[in-house]
Amino acid sequence: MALEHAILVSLLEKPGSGYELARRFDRSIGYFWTATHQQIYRVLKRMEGDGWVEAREVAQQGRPDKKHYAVAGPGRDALAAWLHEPIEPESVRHDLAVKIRGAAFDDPSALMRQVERYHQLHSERLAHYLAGESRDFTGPDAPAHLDDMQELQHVVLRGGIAYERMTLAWLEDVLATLRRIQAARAAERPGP
Amino acid sequence: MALEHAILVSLLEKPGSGYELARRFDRSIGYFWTATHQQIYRVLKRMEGDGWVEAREVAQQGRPDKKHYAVAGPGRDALAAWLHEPIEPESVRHDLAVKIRGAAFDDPSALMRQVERYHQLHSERLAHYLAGESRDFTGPDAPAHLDDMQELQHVVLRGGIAYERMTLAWLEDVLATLRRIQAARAAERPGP
DNA sequence: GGCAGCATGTAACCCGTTACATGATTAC
DNA sequence: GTAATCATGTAACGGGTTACATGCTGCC
Repeated sequence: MALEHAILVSLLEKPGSGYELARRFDRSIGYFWTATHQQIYRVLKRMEGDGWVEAREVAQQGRPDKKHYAVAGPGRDALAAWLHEPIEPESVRHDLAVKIRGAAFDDPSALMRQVERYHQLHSERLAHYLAGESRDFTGPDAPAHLDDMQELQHVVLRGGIAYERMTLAWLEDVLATLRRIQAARAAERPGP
Repeated sequence: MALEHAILVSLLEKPGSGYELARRFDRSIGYFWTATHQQIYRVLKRMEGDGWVEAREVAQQGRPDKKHYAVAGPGRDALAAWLHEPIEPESVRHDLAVKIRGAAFDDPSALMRQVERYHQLHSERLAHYLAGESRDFTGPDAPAHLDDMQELQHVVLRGGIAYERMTLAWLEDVLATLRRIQAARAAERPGP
């Protein structure tokens, strides 16, 4: 229920078209808020109707026209009001945890392969985050002084990095546990 | 789209009524999968129609009758099939990250109070997890030998503990960052 | 000739959330 | 008496997901 607010933040950081927003939701913002272009267009239209954003049609050569959106006064107010609301504990849906507990009632080896693949995906994501951190915030090509916006983007990215590191360590714990269970079952099966 | 599977796992761990399931989704399973009683009753009815679970009416004295559910063969098969499917990267929705980046366009002090409260909530959750771990798995009253089901429950709980510790450390980082920004703004406002 | 990228949309479906409803017992 | 717990549901709404649709440009 905060796609509107995610869009407001993104448009405040940098105004742009629905298409551009959709691409950002595949990248930077997408790391902590996913949305498809269908959702974005739908919500953007409603936000325009509510006066939260203002659209300006931009003709382009060699490309279709686009609508360039920027946040309007009421949108800024709505964002401020939302920022002052209490942060609710998020409702989690963690497939993997369900699968792990489900492994007690199935052969663990299939799950182990999935966990290994998942570990690989998260290593890649961590590498991607670290590359982004170096490029934008800490590396030699990063700006010497960061403004507030960049400082806050950086602390969010640090959260993503901490999350990936924690996840990788836990996945190794999970794999070791599954391996132990598998070995114990194998030892029981053929007799002593 | 895996509430069915979460219910299957929970019923395999221990059969019970819809009401009992709803209560588990407030506690142990609820730490990684939330569901309300309305959802559970709706899905349970569908699962019964599909032959995944079997219900047995139980008359009780002094309490309303209840339907006692247990997983049937097709349900076990459905769970096994799901466990063999690849683990998809989860689609995240992290309000707090959006709010933090939004703080660049607002006074950070209101958000700081929210983050402090949020930190408090997570400390409590961590304490709760640690108490549960001691009670069920590592403490003097825990069973000396854990079966597969308990081992897997434990590794999932360790994941929750790692997540809370990581979150607490990050929230402190967030607070420090917001404080720095606030101080810098205050220093600019009244002049040198 | 075909595929990827730019750009915007409609329609249908399912799931999750919220509100409402009932009725009995036990504890304060 | 009144609040909490046990126990099961219906109904309405809104948001997210998936599929479908269009059309032009630039590259291999």
